[in-house]
Amino acid sequence: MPTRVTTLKELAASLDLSITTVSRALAGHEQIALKTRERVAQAARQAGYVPNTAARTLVSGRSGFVGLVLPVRGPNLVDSFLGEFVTGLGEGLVSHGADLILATAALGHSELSVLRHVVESGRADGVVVTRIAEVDERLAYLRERGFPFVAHGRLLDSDFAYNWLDTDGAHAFGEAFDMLYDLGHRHFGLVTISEPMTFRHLRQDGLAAAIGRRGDPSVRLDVATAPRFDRGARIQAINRMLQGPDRPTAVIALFDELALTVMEEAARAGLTVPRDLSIIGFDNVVASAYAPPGLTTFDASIRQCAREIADMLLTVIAERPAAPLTRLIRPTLVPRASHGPAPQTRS
Amino acid sequence: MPTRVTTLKELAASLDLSITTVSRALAGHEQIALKTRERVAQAARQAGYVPNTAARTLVSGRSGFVGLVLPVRGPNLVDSFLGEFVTGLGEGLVSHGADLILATAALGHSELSVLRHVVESGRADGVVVTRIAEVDERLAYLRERGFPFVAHGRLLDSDFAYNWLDTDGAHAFGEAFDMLYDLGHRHFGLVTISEPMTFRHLRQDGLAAAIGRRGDPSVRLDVATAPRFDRGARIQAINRMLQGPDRPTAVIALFDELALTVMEEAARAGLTVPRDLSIIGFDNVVASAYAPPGLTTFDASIRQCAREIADMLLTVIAERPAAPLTRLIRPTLVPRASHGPAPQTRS
DNA sequence: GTGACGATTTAAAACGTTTGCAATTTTCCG
DNA sequence: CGGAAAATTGCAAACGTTTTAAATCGTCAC
Repeated sequence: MPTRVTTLKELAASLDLSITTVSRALAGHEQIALKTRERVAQAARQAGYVPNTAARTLVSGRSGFVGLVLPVRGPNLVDSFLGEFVTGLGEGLVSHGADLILATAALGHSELSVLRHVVESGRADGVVVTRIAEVDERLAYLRERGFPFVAHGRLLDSDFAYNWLDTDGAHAFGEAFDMLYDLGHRHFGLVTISEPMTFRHLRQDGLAAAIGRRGDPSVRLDVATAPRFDRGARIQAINRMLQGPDRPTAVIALFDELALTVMEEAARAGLTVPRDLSIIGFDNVVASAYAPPGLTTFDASIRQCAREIADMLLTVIAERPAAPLTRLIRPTLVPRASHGPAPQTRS
Repeated sequence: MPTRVTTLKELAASLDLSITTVSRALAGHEQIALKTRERVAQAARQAGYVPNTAARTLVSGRSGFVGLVLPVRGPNLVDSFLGEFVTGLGEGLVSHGADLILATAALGHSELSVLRHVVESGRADGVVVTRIAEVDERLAYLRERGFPFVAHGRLLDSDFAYNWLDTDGAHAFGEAFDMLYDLGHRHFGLVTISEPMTFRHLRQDGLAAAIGRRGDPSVRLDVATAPRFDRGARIQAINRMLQGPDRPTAVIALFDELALTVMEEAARAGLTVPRDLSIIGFDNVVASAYAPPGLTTFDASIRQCAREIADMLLTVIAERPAAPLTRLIRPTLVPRASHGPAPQTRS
């Protein structure tokens, strides 16, 4: 291995050039003679010179980093969301030479305070914000500060313009309804959460809109709601819905984790899926393929979305476009074996 | 929101103090009058002052970052390893005020080159290295450079001393064998991969050692090997092993992903688990709980391990201990329904 | 009132890079 | 060969912080 050269000064000395010239040569400035540029590039390569990030950041104001504040999560994460998301971000960033900073919110510190720290310490040129809440103080802060960001998810408040990418949950839920309706289902169940997340509303509204479009008064919709992380309450709510002869013949869950619980509880209640009950989820987590009989769901291709978010953010950082960048991704149906024709009416 | 003060100079001016004094006051130096320290702290807080990371890094040589080079992964990640790992790292780092840098290797760039870049650009004070290969150039590089790191996994070559944390796969595989042996199994199958990863050897050796300890010549072991990411070859190898009347009655898989494939293929071949075939995995991925009848496996508690790795690394960075830090974590058996007594002999 | 000592505070250098502007060298033309 | 223009290179400041060494202030004993 060649001797390491750590600074521009050393490299310049070894080439008998000024620091300025070497810096410019490496940056590829036209004003430096081509011959010199090549000589410098060659020397830098074989000396293993790597510019110091801190110094570069300090003077240029650009860190080459994109920040992500880790969403605070419960003890058991049952999905690979985070892994796929950071993988996708990484893939999107690397082609532009950027890297990712992951900041964690300590117990007792709000996510916002961590975000503020990341932004104001100059660690990052832009940030990605996930899991948008109905009233999201992070977005308000970022907008006020004029700091580049892209959100994964939308606000309901549409006159707050900003850059976002979202999966079209409303469309997916409409699609799910239409498919089930065409299979003869008329009595539906929706399993949802009580937290004020925007995607909840968007998906529910999509479902409601699809129901409305049919204009069929015989369609019924029961709703079961439970807090996101309270498994006990969730199971209770689901059982209440599944109980009795007048239960839905098809259940749509806000996301797979809920759908999988429905499948478990249905099995426990002696119901056969999909003969007695159709179930459709959203997210396409890995377990949904393994849980019998295989959960029909929608794939949101997190990794691909994350890659696009990275691209969008880099564009925002570089070009500061006047109009916000927005992108709505249509999730694709993954038909497996948890849905089927409505059972014969019991009347 | 109060007006933002961005630099120490501004803060100093507003307090009518020198930059030096303010810097020292914020750092809590004893030599600054207590009254002044309090006054400065108060002003900094309400002005929302956040020190610039780049400037601090440049002069102090410490970035407050820990680096992780994202392992290059196939298109379909079926586990939540990465998510749990970065979550754990984040949790471990945040209590010491450190953050995580995720660097991705671009197509065509080796993981080593990315690592070198992270190290030599001064972005990070230390790095975490995962998925140790039998001959791992990353470890050789880091050692030669004397750069702080902790590896998640061991080398086989024991006279290469360094800091590591590993899950005791050898012990787990011994435990699995003992349990199955006591259930009457004598004919075993091992499903493994062909890549030169150290954990493969450690687990296989643990199994072999446990077999040796029994000293029972009637014990047989078949081995099926396939490349890590070649699903077709894997299925072929597994079917070859499961085929014919003289097949193993118990299969131990190197990790859950393989075990889940064994379960699928067993079902396809008309075998009932665990009546006809016992299966044990390793990792406790989420899907293993959902795949019928429930995979017996070992939980390596990735998140907890990652947290400890973070702690170790911060210790290494701060104290540069002479002797390497090492830590062997014993995975816990998660007994589910994929193992049982050996079937009656077919002879 | 003076000198000295401890308690506080400050000036200035340094970290490694980028960049505006000036200096130097080369090239070209008459 | 002289001079101006063009091409190339270099000087020095700046980014915001930490830190060494030195300056200032107040206090106290004599």
